[in-house]
Amino acid sequence: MSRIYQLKRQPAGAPDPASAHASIDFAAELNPQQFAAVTSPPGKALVLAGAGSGKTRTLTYRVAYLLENAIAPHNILLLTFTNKSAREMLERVDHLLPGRTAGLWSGTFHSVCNRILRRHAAAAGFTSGFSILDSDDSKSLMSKVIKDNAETVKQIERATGEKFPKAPVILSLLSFAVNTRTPLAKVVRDRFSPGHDVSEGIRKIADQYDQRKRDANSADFDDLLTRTLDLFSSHPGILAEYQFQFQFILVDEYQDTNPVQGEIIEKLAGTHGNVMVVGDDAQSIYSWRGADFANIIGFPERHSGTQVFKIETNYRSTPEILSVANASIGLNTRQFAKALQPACASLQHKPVMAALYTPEEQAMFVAQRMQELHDEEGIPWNEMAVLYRAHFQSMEVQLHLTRAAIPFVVTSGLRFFESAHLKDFTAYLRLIVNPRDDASFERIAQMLPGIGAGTAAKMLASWRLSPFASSGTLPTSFSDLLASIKVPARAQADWTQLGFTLDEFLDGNGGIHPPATLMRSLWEGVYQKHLKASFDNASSRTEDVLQFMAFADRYESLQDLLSDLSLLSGPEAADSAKSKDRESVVLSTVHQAKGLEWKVVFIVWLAQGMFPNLRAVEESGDLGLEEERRLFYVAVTRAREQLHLLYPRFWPKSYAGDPWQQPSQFLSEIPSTAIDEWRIGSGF
DNA sequence: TTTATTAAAGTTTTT
DNA sequence: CTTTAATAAA
Repeated sequence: MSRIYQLKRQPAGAPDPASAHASIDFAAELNPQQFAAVTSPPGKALVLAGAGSGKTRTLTYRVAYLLENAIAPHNILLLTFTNKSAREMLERVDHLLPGRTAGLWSGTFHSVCNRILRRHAAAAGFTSGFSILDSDDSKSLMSKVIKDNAETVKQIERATGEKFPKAPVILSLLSFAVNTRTPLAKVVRDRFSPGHDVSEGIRKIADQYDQRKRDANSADFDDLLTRTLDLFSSHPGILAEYQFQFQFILVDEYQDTNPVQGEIIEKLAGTHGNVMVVGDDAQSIYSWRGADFANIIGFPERHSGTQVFKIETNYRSTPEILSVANASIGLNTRQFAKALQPACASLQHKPVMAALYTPEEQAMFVAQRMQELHDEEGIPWNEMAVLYRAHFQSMEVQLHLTRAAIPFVVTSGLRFFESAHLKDFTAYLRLIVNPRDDASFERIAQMLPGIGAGTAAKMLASWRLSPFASSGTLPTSFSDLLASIKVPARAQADWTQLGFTLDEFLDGNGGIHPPATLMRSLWEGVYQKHLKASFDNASSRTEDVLQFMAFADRYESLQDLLSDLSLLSGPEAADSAKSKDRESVVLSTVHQAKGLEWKVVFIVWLAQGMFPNLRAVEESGDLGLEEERRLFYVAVTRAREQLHLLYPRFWPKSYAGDPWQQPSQFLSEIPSTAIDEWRIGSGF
């Protein structure tokens, strides 16, 4: 039985905000509402911060305030929505208090859980090199399980007369059930098939999927959270360790946390209850991922003694932009009443609304207008953004910006390393760290000529018997290990070569070389050849791999590199991997634009059915519509000075249904006095 | 195992 | 209409 011995520490109780030794003048640098939140005494606190009200500022000053009051950095846990925002916040704290943030834990729920699981891997039922499955990996594993259960599937299809759901559908049902802590059967009934009960079949497949993840020493995104919770329940001593360590917990974007994440906070704060959650119910846009903004609304009821702080001055947008935002969000029925006050002066122009003829013309409008704003008003490219509901809506804009030679970056749907070639390349690395990673082994095998799924599975069977795969001890020679696995004659030469390349990984002291060295061996020994042989656009892919290798240079641990690859989201990874020094216009989904701001914003495709998205509304009715409206609210409040609301009247590519587009109801809901309507003449 | 042919489905957001 | 998935043949 382990025992936690509590050191007597300085009471963290309400320190004097005006204490003489403080080097930051909190009262002068914050408005009274922010100041109250920043200097609040320990305990439960809910900070309701409207869009552009200095939410990040409040949080960073709160961290600085804790540090100023002798709280050690390692006693603070800062949970954020993206790793990028965690990094930015720490940079800002570091600016206030140079060199004082070392040892502070911060990041997304997923990355913090990952960190905990790696430290206590054995207790959590892993080895510390466990692999993280991204959505592609999960999907292919799930497809395999479904294939294994072909009989059951056929039976169910016969009984119900309907198609059995495919892997992505099952995964999303499963994920929703897990994240909301709802029984799978109920989720299946509510969200998939009201007519027939297929939940038993899905349950069976889900269980096998879970087992195969465990066999492969792998975790999907949801596992990172749930298995951390499992670890906490099965090992109270470990939980106590972290409860003791994290004396102060701060949570950003609380409106988008789901029940599992809520449980993690609750567990960690169990003994001391020093939790400050910050969020805005009007910006809750992740309900499809299990987030429920009832969480934020009900926080005070769930935790007696919660202090509530409201921060309602908007420092970002002009009054004209704000009045559009307020008019729209005001139509939602489920929300906290709030009054967002503009602090910025009017610039005497209203947001612009324009109907263009086609998506092409919409894109031309964006490009032309951007060029004008850049040339005539001197607005730099990186102060302009195009926002849209779905990635495909950026296609025409990309085309016309390219044509106009306007530099831009797209926050694509794909993570940087989710492209096939980078996944191929990392499969070798993953297998070294986690020899039980079946998917990586099969991927490697199938890159060899003449080897498909069947042969790969046979090879996997003998791989599993090797001491490396079963015990995890590095072999003294990879070439010997590979030689013991039979391959078809066609693949023999490449297989032998791979063995030699892997031998170069070993540093001769029972360990492996740093990631950068491994990757160079791999690239020169194996992958360069494969890439040239199997992709027609090999040169741009080569570019990616080289960029990736440069990115990996800064890592000393292969494991850390691989974790970061899985957990850093698209734009963050791209930021670090690609050069971002060039000044560019940003193209982004509204979701990914959360927390960002620009001087000039264009929202495109504001057509009924597109934004609000038809499916979102069909799926969850009024609730869905209100979430779409919150999304629109987020989009509008990204703009500081100029806002353009656009939609195409006619969509020639619409193959089903009516190509004529109606303006989004979000446009009709705005009082006409609040906007300038531009009528577009085409210059042809 | 790979490639060719045909049929079907697709139009959301992401750690 | 375009892209992807399933199926058949080489």
